[in-house]
Amino acid sequence: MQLDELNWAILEKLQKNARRSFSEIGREIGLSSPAVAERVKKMEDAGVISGYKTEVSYHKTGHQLKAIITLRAFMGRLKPFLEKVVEFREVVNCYRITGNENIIMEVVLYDQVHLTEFIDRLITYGEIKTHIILSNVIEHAPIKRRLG
Amino acid sequence: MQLDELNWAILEKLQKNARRSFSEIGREIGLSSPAVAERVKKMEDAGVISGYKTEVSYHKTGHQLKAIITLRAFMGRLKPFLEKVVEFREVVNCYRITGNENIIMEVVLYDQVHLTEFIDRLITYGEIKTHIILSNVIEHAPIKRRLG
DNA sequence: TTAATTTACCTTTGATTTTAAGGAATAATA
DNA sequence: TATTATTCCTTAAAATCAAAGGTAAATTAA
Repeated sequence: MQLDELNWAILEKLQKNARRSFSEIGREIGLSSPAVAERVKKMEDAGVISGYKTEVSYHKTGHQLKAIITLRAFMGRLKPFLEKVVEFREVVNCYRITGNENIIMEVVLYDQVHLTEFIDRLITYGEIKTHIILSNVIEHAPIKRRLG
Repeated sequence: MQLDELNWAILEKLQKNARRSFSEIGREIGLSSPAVAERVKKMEDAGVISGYKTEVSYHKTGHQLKAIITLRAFMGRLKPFLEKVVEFREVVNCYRITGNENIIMEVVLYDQVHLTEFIDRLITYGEIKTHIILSNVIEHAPIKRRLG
């Protein structure tokens, strides 16, 4: 579907705060709330908007560690991994990627004991590399419209 | 702050859909809507809930590529990078990490020309590695309570 | 132990928002 | 040109939210 200036304005506001009301957004961009609601509905139906998510601070839930883990799967072990990974409660993101590694994951862990235990579960599937996340430079920035 | 069963139930629902109404959530977990609102407010104030984000399909916005790029900064180039990266519209996530690389980024790009142009902007800061994302195995899964 | 305080939740109420319907103006299509 | 779609409006009903005041249970202090 085509995204005009108004749709981009709506997307920008909703990406920053998914709970903004349609009335408030409408007031800011010069539309009535039903008009905003209709546009949002269409973007949902078209798959432009794929969901609304609440960000939870892993640190405040008692998780001390967040890590990026890559996996280079052993011969014939990628498929078993893909079936199993959906059960891993620690994994918040998991992508298949090109390059030397097949998989990259973002995981949330209670402590180093937990990390160790999690790594032990992974090493049967392939060679892994672990990177502890030290800080967020940019967190969930909105997707932006092309300039010009 | 302490997260009891009810708070976890609220978090679980809001992580899946940030636009659920307090009334609906309340009905499902056996609380009134003001009670849910009060709990959510407290979790916001305590920083447990750090934001509400709308997920936009990069593919539907005309972006053909999503990639993971790591950066191993040259001597004295990390700080300049950290100051500059916030201006890069392509970057949706950026973390400082331990290990051989200093930075890992998630970027959204229009096409391979765009990717090339973006890499050219990065290589002044350090050595980079690019991994194209082929598919999502797990996308923004909720943070879960410890079992037991 | 009792008294005071805090906490969590309730109900009620008024303001706001959402949702649905019907209609007008504009743009696109036949 | 006539028809059809699209976009947005207004209106009104239904739902939700936000604020206030009150209750009961748990916690803390005396």
